Amino acid sequence: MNVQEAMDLLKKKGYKYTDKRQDMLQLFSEESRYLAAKDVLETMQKTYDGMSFDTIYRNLSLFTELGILEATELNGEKRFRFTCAVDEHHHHVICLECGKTKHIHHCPMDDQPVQEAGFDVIGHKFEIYGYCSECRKQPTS
Amino acid sequence: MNVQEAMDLLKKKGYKYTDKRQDMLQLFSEESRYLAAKDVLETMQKTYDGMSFDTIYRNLSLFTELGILEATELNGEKRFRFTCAVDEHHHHVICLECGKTKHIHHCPMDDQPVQEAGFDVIGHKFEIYGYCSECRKQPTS
DNA sequence: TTCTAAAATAGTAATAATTACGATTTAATC
DNA sequence: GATTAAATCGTAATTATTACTATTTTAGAA
Repeated sequence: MNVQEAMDLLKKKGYKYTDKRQDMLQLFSEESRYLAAKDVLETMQKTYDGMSFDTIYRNLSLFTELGILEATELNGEKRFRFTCAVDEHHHHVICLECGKTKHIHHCPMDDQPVQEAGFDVIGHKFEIYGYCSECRKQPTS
Repeated sequence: MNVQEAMDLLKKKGYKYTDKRQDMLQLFSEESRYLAAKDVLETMQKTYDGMSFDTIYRNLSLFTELGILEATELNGEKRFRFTCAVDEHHHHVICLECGKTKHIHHCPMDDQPVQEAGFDVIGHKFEIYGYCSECRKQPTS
């Protein structure tokens, strides 16, 4: 996924082209890290003074629906990143400070064939947390 | 961990014995599932009319600090369960409806020795989500 | 171009989960 | 029973998120 592909997808689905959307996508495309809504808002407001956070949230959720962004949840807040084009299915090592990620190319579900008796399995999460070299510090808790 | 051990631990640490704490612990000990604060509040208020949710939250976080409860986050809300006494380290299959769990006795971190270059790893999460036999239904999304 | 309809946005209000705080009550120890 | 620290109540504040209405803008047609 890149900005152009994402804008094309929006167009194809009948959504409109706006500078704000392009800028939001640009922001995500420039870094491989999970951003919180407030990070996006902060950056966007430098360009668009008075930009509404309704717009941010609405677009974040639209992009996620369309598969342009992927979401996770850290410390009670949702975070988003550009959908990785790396491979079919993978997981992430995530920096708890800045949201930066590295890929984990192996999925534990492959080892662990899930015949979890009595459970209809619909999803899973495997995430490794830590601090990247730039944010290296001790956890606050 | 059981209710008695938990109460003993509280006493040892200088915290006080209260019926409400014992009842909260009892509630958790009776089921192996993740409960949200509001679930606990709801149940507790049947016994203690007008019980403050401040008390619920304060105790949930105290119990978690002391290792009596373990916490996770589902759909943006924290959920808690009695710390499993099953084995040293394991993960869960979790019912998204009722929070019921099954153990996964194998940890993916064992296969995946983490020499994640440039990351100080401090934790990880591996959870499988689904619906248990009683709650079986399709996801709403 | 100008016109029109649907979609996007701003600004603000509402919601939901959680945390904080002063006043009162209670448990534990003397 | 008296004392003191801890627990609780009742309520207010906070934080992230979602919802709503009036206005503006985009895309496409005339």
